[in-house]
Amino acid sequence: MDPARPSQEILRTLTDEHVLRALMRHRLLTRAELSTETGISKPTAGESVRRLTEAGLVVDTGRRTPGGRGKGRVGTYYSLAPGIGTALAVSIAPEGVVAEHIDAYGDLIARAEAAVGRPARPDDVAQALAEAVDEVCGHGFAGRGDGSVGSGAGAATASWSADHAVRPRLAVVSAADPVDRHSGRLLQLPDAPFLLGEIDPVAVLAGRVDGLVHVDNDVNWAAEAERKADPLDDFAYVYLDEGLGCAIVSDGEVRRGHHGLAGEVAHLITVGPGGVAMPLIEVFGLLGLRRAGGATAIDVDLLLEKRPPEVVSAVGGLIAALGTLIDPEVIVIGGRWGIGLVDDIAQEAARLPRNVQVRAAAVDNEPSLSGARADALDRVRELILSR
Amino acid sequence: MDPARPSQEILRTLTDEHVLRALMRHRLLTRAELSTETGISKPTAGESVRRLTEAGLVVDTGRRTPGGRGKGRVGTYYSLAPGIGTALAVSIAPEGVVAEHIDAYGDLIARAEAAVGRPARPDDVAQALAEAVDEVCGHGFAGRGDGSVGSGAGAATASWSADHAVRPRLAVVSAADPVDRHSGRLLQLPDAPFLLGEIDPVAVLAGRVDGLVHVDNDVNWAAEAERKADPLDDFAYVYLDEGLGCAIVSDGEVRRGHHGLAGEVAHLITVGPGGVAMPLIEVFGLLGLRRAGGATAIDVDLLLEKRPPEVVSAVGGLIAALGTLIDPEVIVIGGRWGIGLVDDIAQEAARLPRNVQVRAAAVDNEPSLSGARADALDRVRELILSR
DNA sequence: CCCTTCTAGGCAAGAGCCCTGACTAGAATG
DNA sequence: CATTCTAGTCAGGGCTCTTGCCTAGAAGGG
Repeated sequence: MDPARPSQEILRTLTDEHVLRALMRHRLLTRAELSTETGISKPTAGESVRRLTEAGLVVDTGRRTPGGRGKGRVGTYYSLAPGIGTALAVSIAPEGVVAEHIDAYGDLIARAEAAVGRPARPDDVAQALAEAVDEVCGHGFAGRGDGSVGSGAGAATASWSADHAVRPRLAVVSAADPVDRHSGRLLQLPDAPFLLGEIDPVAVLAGRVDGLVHVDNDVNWAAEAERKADPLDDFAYVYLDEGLGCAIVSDGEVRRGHHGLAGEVAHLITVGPGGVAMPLIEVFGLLGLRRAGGATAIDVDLLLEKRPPEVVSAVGGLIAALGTLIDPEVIVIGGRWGIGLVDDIAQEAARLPRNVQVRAAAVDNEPSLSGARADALDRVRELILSR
Repeated sequence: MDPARPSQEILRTLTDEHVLRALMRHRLLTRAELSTETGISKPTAGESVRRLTEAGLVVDTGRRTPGGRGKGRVGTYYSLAPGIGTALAVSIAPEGVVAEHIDAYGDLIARAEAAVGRPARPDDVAQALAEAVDEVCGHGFAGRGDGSVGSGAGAATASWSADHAVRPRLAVVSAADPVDRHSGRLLQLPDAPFLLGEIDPVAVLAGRVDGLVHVDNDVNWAAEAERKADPLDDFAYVYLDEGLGCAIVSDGEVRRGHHGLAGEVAHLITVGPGGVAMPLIEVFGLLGLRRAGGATAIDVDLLLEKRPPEVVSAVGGLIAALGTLIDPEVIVIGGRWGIGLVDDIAQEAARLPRNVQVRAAAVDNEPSLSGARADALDRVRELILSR
């Protein structure tokens, strides 16, 4: 039975959801405003507020002079209850760990960064992760808690400053390595650079978060962020940096594949030097562009200095494969050397039998973390609405 | 506002949907059975039946002795009204056109086939399409109309045999060429075999169908059929016949890409003879496996006779690309020479750095038409429920 | 042949949710 | 202090669903 059985409870739930959603958008509303905002009648909206207040999801804040509204009785303003739920957005990369703690409005409660030595050792990474998250949840530090923007919400958010720890209701983690879709663990793929090592973010965070921990590859989150900036339904995000990554968005959603390894393009067959068919990652080895030592990461500085045409045509093979298999509206290029070579790549793409548009990524400020943050916000809100 | 505003109408609509859905599943039900089947109380179910009967969506059939149920009062059986809506499923291939007319139960009302000469000329194809559809809609022929299976539904379906034409509420078309997602037109891609030519199924069917005409590539429909047989969420369906095709299923849906050309793999870069990188379709040209004449179709018989290893490794490149970009749970192989070489292909796939499972398609009886039919059924039902 | 038994369907009563319209509360304005 | 205007509540009514009981109507047993 797909849709739920009809019952009056459904209507009540729907009403409450509308009210909560309106409060998420506008932070502070009177019953009357709620009524016009949601299209629900005044008595019904009022009743819903009563229910939600009783359940502890909504609180009566101070009242407010109606400002420019002139005469009339003053309304009481309601907002989401302070303890209604927060979420964690975390980015794990070779450069370090960033953790952000956000509330149901998407406001930043706290942010912490923890550096990691190069090359990143898995244990160090896991420890940095734990530290950043602990700091951001108010352990050790008294939470600053005044990160909320917007005016008038003071009364509601003041109690965030309480100096005891807050447990987020979920965490969304971005990791700069392939992620197993089911376990959330980081995976070493054959021949691919393994930047962070075998760490298990779910295990680290399970004790620090009340609900689920969602882990995914950083490029997938970057694509999510890109989609917020430019809401295309079908595109590919090619990330060219120390590692090679690619996110695929079809019909408006990031598609992760069965194991979560969609877009792990290291050994896609492409055109190598001399027109020989070979896996993409081997091109960099052949051209001497991989970093020395055990790490198999690409040497970005060297690559940007030499700008070898062989690299561009190898990427052209990837673009062609994406064009034929995915049929994206555009292909977005990100990553340090990707952005550096984006014009050459676009030129190469224009020569393909099926023309594919190529452009640089629009989001350049912490794209992965932005995507994870947006997802974390969606998920807490969903969690709040669903009960 | 994502969910609808709460209102009593929602509940009533929900109830009616439940009742209709139950009747779609069981064809013949009494009010009492409807009540237990849907979980809705007897008076409410009865009221819904009254509404739906009045609206002409449900009819009172004869009654029936309760068979083995022994004593008790006899109930009156209800079913969907005969004229509630039908759908067309059509397959257009170089071998000919097949049209099927189905009702809301998924039963076949009529089926017609129309041959097309080889090579297929676009005008002939369009005419065959028109003829098959007209026949199946009861024009010219008096509809046989007795295709319905199941017992006891006689009274309800008898009026199908009326010999005047019935207009389907929608059509779903499978075409053996790339299809533009927005216009539904068949597209000639550079270097790819163009089997049917520039025909426009939407234009041909628009006057013969009351609602929308949905056109898609035959391989996508075959994948849909495969999914009904083995409901995997992530797989790829590689079709190797006169033309090369590929369908991509991610998160339980066929993904078509921006223009509808996802999986048109003719010029994916792969390993050609001598290890040279080249577009997939060129491999066949180089090996002399394309048919003579204007048509650039692959000569399947010749290929099956020679079974060149170069073809197998070229397909291996495709498998590798799918594995890396899509990350399917399995790759399903269909098409005449695909099935013929499936073991060789599986062996080749096992040698890839990321092991991908390969198997032959499970559905081998008109896979594209099956997929289109299933979709047509889903869509009429949706149409019926949504009002 | 009549009475019992059993099930389909309908009726009545009641509860819950939402709406409209009118009323009360309370503040600013002149 | 009277007016004006808006927030919030109250009363009434309509609709939908549910439970429980009753009637209709057929089969089976004495």
